[in-house]
Amino acid sequence: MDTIKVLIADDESRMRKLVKDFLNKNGIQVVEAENGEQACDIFYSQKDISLIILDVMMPKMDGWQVCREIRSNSNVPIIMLTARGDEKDELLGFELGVDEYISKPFSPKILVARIDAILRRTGGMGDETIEIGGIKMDKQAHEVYVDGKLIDLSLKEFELLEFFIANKGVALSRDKILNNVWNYDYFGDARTIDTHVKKLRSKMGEKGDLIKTVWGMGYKFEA
Amino acid sequence: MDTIKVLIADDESRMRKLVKDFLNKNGIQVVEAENGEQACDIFYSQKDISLIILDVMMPKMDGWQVCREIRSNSNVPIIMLTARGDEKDELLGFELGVDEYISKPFSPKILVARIDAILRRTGGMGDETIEIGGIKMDKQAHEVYVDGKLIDLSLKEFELLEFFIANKGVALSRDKILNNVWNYDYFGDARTIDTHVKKLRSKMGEKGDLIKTVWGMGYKFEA
DNA sequence: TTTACTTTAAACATTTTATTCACCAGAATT
DNA sequence: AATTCTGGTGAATAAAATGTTTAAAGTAAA
Repeated sequence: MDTIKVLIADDESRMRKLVKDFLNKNGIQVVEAENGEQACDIFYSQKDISLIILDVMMPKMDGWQVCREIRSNSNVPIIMLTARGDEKDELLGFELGVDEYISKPFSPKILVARIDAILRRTGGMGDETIEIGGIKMDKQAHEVYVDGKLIDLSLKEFELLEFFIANKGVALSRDKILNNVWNYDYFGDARTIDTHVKKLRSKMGEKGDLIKTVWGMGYKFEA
Repeated sequence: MDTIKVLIADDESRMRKLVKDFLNKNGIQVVEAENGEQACDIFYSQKDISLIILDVMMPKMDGWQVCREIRSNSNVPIIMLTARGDEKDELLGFELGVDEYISKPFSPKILVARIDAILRRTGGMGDETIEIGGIKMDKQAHEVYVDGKLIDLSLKEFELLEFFIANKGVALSRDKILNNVWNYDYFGDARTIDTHVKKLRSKMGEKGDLIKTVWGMGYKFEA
């Protein structure tokens, strides 16, 4: 994970500063918007926003409007900030594709934890290029190079490798892999993973060894 | 916080689905059981359940029975779902070690909030790195280092050492070890443990001495 | 529809791990 | 000291998990 850029949209400058300072401390870059319209502008002009934090109550466009607008063009993760205890709002939010919901007042620690969780589960920050241990993965082009040579991967193989790389050094159970790479409602054979791992390994040539078997557990990517 | 896995036990599939869908949206993995017996089975066979949600009314074993059974072997957080307003039940529940009590009907939001709160206060799900007496155990990577040197452990050996370390300074009977490291339905020879202890000790080299024999009793890990 | 490809599943081979057992050594008991 | 337990050990066996191959089922493109 490289630098992450987060857009915070809130009309209260105090709140923006609070969030910004804390995120900065955690190595996260922050861009500010003081109303909904500005938030949209910034998001569309800067192409590398990894995540958006939206206050519900804002001038010009409120959080819901911004959310709807951006969702029609992008799947960027969105966190909504709201006053405590409005459940019907929350349901509306999930329908609109809000990823997380944090009610004010919140602790900055929670915010960072949620951001981390979201970025991890949405596979990092989307469109970027990662290079690790001789493996270069260009997510935009959907291409993978091993030692500079392009290899041809199927979709599942690509996603699997992507998940491995995102969790490098972590032993992953088959269940965990299924739940993250496959849809959560997939109830097929976990051994299917083995087949994909085998093909991935062979397509990766020597570098296939980077995918280790963790006996009785699952697999692990190690560079 | 890594991925959290929650077990939901309820005989109504509608209820299970409701909870599952909502938790999934919040990045929480869900495993379902449709009666008490199955809940126990799943909990003991899957070793990484972070929290259990039990309906009181279930076929085979009701929520109280499941709670009692699991509490005799584990401190996993338990949330009990019950019909509104039965106070005497609630008292019983806390005696049995129930962590939270939610009466139906409840809002999904409440459920997630309670889960978050419980996991936060019980210190999450223990995916961490522990270092003690020259033994470093990285649970994420599933690796163990002795005096800085990586040693290769089998799954059982790893789990056994994990249990020893978690109970450092406590003399553990073979029965207790079996009940915690092995599946609850294991009825084999308790001497099996001796074999694993032997291999563990030898793989740990000098540091094998940290696993003491408590004569007529069992074993004890002491740093 | 045909074709090419991907994904999944099933069957079998191989490897690794878990368990049992027999035997020995040392501790506790008499 | 003799006897009886209890734990240590190493080899044999059983069980479990993974690797590999092949084929069927599913998809998307031509």
